Amino acid sequence: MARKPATKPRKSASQQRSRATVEALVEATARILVKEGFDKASTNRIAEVAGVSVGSLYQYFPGKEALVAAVIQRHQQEIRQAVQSELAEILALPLEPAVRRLVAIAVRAHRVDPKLHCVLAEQIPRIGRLAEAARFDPENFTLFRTYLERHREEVRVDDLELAAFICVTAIEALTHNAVLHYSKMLSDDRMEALIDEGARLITGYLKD
Amino acid sequence: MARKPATKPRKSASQQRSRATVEALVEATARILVKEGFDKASTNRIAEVAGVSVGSLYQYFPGKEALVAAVIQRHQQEIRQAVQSELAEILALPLEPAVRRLVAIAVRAHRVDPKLHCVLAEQIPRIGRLAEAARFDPENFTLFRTYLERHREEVRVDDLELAAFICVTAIEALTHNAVLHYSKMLSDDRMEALIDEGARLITGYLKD
DNA sequence: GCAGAATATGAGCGATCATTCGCTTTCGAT
DNA sequence: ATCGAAAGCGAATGATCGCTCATATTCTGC
Repeated sequence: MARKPATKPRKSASQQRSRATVEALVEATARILVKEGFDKASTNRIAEVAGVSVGSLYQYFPGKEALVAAVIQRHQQEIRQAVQSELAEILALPLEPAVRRLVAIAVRAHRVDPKLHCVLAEQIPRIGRLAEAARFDPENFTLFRTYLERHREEVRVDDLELAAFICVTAIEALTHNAVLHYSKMLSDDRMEALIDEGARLITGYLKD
Repeated sequence: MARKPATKPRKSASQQRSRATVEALVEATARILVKEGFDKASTNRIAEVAGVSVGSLYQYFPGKEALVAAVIQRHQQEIRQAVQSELAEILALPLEPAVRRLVAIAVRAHRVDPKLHCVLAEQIPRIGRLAEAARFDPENFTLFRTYLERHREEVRVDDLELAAFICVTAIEALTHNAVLHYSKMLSDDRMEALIDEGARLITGYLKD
């Protein structure tokens, strides 16, 4: 039975010393990903930067993929923590303020750790085990779909599925591009303008 | 003086035999990229698939990057050929038909060789020499910007730069996502619906 | 303070990669 | 038919990678 390389920790750390080792490894992986890119993140290099031996690395992670997966999970959790509190109340809001808040949230999510987000979004191979781990969309898509269903009356579209696809794709791309490739936009009032225009794009499409 | 790995052919082929070799190498690179991904595209493997020795490969290409760059160039040229004839007349069209044609063109561009386009967009490392080569946006952005300037009167936006950024980003992301991740959308009338909705998204934003 | 479990080490193995170079084959002009 | 140039070849080199394992160190419960 051919065993594929797993993505989960090989064993869990019980002492505080080993927990520190694990933390150092994940942190080192993130630092290398941001500063030198995915290719340069070899297990040897990660261990070196973490100030730990390769052997120790393999005690807790079955391979490079698992390290990267851990970084992705940590990043996603940071984003969720910075965002999740607002989601519930948005569902009850009318269209325009809801959309504006959603766009603002998307921008904020992208600003948690922009460089890391960039690497995760653009350099992580989209094949193999990491393909799904690096993809956030489903969550956002479902959320937006739910909102549209609950506010079906206020909205001027037939195909909610298609509409959700269009809105989520547009918002995601807008914030992603803005944060990652035009980060000058983000300082001061330029960001406000971006949020305004993004919100106008979506509301204009939904209520016409 | 440290020489960085170039992206240009080492020497140009003069006989037809060698031109066939070069063609076979580029074709093999594209095939491997599509079927097995960027990682598996090693120089040895490319030469093998092309039915050519590694030595010959290095006669015409200084390295792997140059091969991939050649594939990108070829793909971009194919897209341009399938599209460029229409661009001139669009500039003279009024807003709604112009936007609709632009969206339709974007979809068509993404359908020239979807799988290759997917690999080029999502698997090619965004660092190093290939970063810029794989990016089409500037061209589209400039084109759209030009259109907005000429039709400044018909449009309800102040910041043309920002508006162009938003429109191009949205269209690009929409077609990209649709073609690459929901290709079922593309058959039959679903694609028409996508084009309609995409056009409505943009025109709704521009004229409100 | 002691035993055993947990943790850490790093040289080294085998695989793979990009790249080179001495050599052979083929082409084109005479 | 001949010869120099162009094209092609592929074993070999050295670098790098992921990963293992025999060994050494540290911690924890008693």
